[in-house]
Amino acid sequence: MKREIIVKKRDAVATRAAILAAARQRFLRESYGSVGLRDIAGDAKVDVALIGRYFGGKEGLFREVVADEEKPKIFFEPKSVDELPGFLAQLVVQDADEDLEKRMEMFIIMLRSASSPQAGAIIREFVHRDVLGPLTELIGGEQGELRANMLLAILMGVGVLRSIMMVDGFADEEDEDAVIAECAERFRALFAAALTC
Amino acid sequence: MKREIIVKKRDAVATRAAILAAARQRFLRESYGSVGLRDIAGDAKVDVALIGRYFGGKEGLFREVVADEEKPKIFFEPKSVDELPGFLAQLVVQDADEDLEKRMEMFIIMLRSASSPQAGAIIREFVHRDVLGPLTELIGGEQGELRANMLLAILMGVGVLRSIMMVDGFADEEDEDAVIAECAERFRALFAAALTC
DNA sequence: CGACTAAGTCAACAGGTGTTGATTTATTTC
DNA sequence: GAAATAAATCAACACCTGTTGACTTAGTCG
Repeated sequence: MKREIIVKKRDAVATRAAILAAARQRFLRESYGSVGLRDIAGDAKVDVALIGRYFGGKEGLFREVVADEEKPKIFFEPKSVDELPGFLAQLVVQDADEDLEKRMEMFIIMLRSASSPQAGAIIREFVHRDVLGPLTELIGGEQGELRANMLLAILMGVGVLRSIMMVDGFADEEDEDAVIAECAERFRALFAAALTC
Repeated sequence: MKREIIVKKRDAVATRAAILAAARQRFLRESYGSVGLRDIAGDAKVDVALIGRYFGGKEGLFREVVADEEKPKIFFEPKSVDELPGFLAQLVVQDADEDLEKRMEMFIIMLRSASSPQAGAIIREFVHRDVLGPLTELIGGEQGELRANMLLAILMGVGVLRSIMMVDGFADEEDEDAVIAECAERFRALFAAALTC
């Protein structure tokens, strides 16, 4: 007489994944210092001690959140400089598809926790190695680094305004497709401008 | 036989100012949550309890740091849209004069603590009322709000990259004046581009 | 000088933090 | 079914946080 409902089977990889997912959602909305391990454990319906067991500690958990398995291929989809403005504009626009939305979330997570000493080190390492480096290489040329910085600055600035400062002026009407498309086009132009200095 | 050295005279306004200055420096380098009142008190060479006495608590202290007396006139110096790109470019460039540097610091402070629940509310209020509002009004027109957001996004993005993510690609050589001037010119062009969509 | 007030100090609180070890429970393996 | 192993729990640990009240000292004024 087994009860198959409610009872949670013991599955290491499942609970590990649950913790990771809960942590991701928390770090998406608050900063590293503000998020407590007990909050995460509560969301994941799991005992706090398991976090230490599975991730070694808070820092290890955060590192794993940032080092999402599908992270490396996030920003390098565009293979040529010409595709870059359009791609970044898509990334920025609010109502993008789910996949792009998830990529933008990575930026938000980094932005929120970049000022906490421990998390900051992890984030800086990631930004330099996996974002800025490849981007600079893709753009190339003597001004490649400066231009890559400009692009990333716009990207991050939009992220800050929209998700952290709660500024909603990028799609101020109801989500009419026409408005969004126009907004995207303007951002495309802005990114293109940054690339041609 | 008075000793004039070492002995600290009791001066309420002086110690208040010392606490405020120490807090400003701390909040400039770490997030609201990371900064401890005991750290601030230590820097100011003052007992922790005085913070509660003079500012009511941590939140009150932070509010006073953000609401610096010379804050309101920070971002509205340009009287016409034409001056805007040049002014913002100056603000962004690393080696600006001391006054401009201080204005940029305000952005950094806000950026670092925007994700802490309590500090976030204070910051959002300030951004909407004292920065975005006047900026939108100055730009004017139907696209005023979107353009103001774009400008602010670039400004904040640069702040994030340079002071929080520790990216130094904006003035990558030694601080040659020529390089800085060129960098400033490029940013001026970028801001101008954002204004003309 | 002596009283009064403002400024600064001290110590402790109640609550929350991440972390650790021992313990219990469930699942698998022989 | 019994033994072994992995998974999850519990309780407590030091430590640090912001805050508060009682206390002591310095400066001022009559």
